[in-house]
Amino acid sequence: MSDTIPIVRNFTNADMMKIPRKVITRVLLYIRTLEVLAKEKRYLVSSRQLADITGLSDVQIRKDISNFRKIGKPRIGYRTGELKRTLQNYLLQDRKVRVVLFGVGNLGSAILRYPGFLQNKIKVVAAFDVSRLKIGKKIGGVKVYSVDRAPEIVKRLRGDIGIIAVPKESCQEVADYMVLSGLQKIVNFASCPVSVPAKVQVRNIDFTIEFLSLFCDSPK
Amino acid sequence: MSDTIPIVRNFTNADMMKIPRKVITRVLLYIRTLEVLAKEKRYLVSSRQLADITGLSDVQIRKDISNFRKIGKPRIGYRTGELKRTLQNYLLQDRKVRVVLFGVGNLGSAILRYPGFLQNKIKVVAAFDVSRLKIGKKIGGVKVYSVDRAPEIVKRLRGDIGIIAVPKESCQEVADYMVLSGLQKIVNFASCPVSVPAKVQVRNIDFTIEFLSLFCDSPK
DNA sequence: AACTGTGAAGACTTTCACAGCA
DNA sequence: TGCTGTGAAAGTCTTCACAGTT
Repeated sequence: MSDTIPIVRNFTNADMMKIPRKVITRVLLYIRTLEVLAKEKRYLVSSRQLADITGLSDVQIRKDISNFRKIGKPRIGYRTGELKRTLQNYLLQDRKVRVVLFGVGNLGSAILRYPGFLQNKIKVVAAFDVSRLKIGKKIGGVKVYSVDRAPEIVKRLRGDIGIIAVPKESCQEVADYMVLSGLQKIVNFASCPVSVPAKVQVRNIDFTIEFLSLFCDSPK
Repeated sequence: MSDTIPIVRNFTNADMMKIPRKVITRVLLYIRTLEVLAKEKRYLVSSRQLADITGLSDVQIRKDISNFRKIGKPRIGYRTGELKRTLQNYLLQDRKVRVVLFGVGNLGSAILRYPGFLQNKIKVVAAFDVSRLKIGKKIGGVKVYSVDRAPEIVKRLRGDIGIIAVPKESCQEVADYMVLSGLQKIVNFASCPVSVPAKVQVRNIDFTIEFLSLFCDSPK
């Protein structure tokens, strides 16, 4: 019993003071880093060490962590396993995130085969395409359906997030299918903005913009 | 002559007041959007209309644009072509960005075939891998070299940005090769932080974190 | 009336400085 | 020559309110 980590239950994101997206993103990075440390059998870590690995500042890391619970030990640091479990519990409550993919082209196939998901919290539960050649196939263990079956299948499989990985010409059409399917969160890899009802959150990832913004950003 | 757009020359990013990365990213989105509008033969656009398409606020758009030059017409808006050329000229000075790719797996191949680059400012000039099966091949018109030739080839082809698209087990090794090759800007798609000298800028894109942060982010 | 451009206010984020302790 | 947690200060980014233009 003495080793058990207390798990906080009856507690959802909605209950707690809204945590900014920026903080969430950093905390997920801490979890990633803690996984690596655990694999290296490092059981203690200080905010300074996390800072060195992630490139952030140690104070910021302590502030971020203290959003959740105060579990650091002065003079010692954090226990990696305990810290990882605590952060994960607050953000994810051991839920799996169920993703549905629209568009099984080059990028879509790469996402289906993406190894980072396997051991993690993300599961692609269905893929959709318009091509006869792809419908019915399984790629990376995920079945490909005709896109017009999306509303039925997404609801049945309880998809949380939809991914747009189609050419920009059809991305608005696909976004409309997603809204129809009841998806409230969309990651859009097409290089084109989509318009959706206000309640639907969209995260755009445009490789062109990512590369160019790094290129244009002169340091300091 | 009356139609000519004055081009500001003798002017580089380094000369002007540093423009924050956030602004750069938004301005690139405006350029993207203006391209679409131009294709639809819409020659005038107001900040309000850009706001509706991009989901940003109209004031922010006007502020961003006024970082560069004051070219809006009260009561009318902006001329799409002129605005696009102005923004592009300030950010890119019609340079092409020369990208080198490390890792020709699923994601790497998808990047080599990414259609968004073709008509744009980005050119992948070389790819590297360790696999005998891939070295010497051409994918998406880009030649694949053995990774140990990177320092020589990156310098010869004057690569601006390096992309890490290898499994996380080898990402630090690849990052070291990149530094050795003189690359100062890195986009890292591996789900693992890399450590590099301070002068090297790294932009991490971890699909797992992108998806989870959207999932955990409860709106408003 | 319909738009741009902007100083100032407000909101948000990071860093500083230090109390207190496995 | 440790380390966490935190109130306050500093810094950054966004929005407000409105002057100016056609």
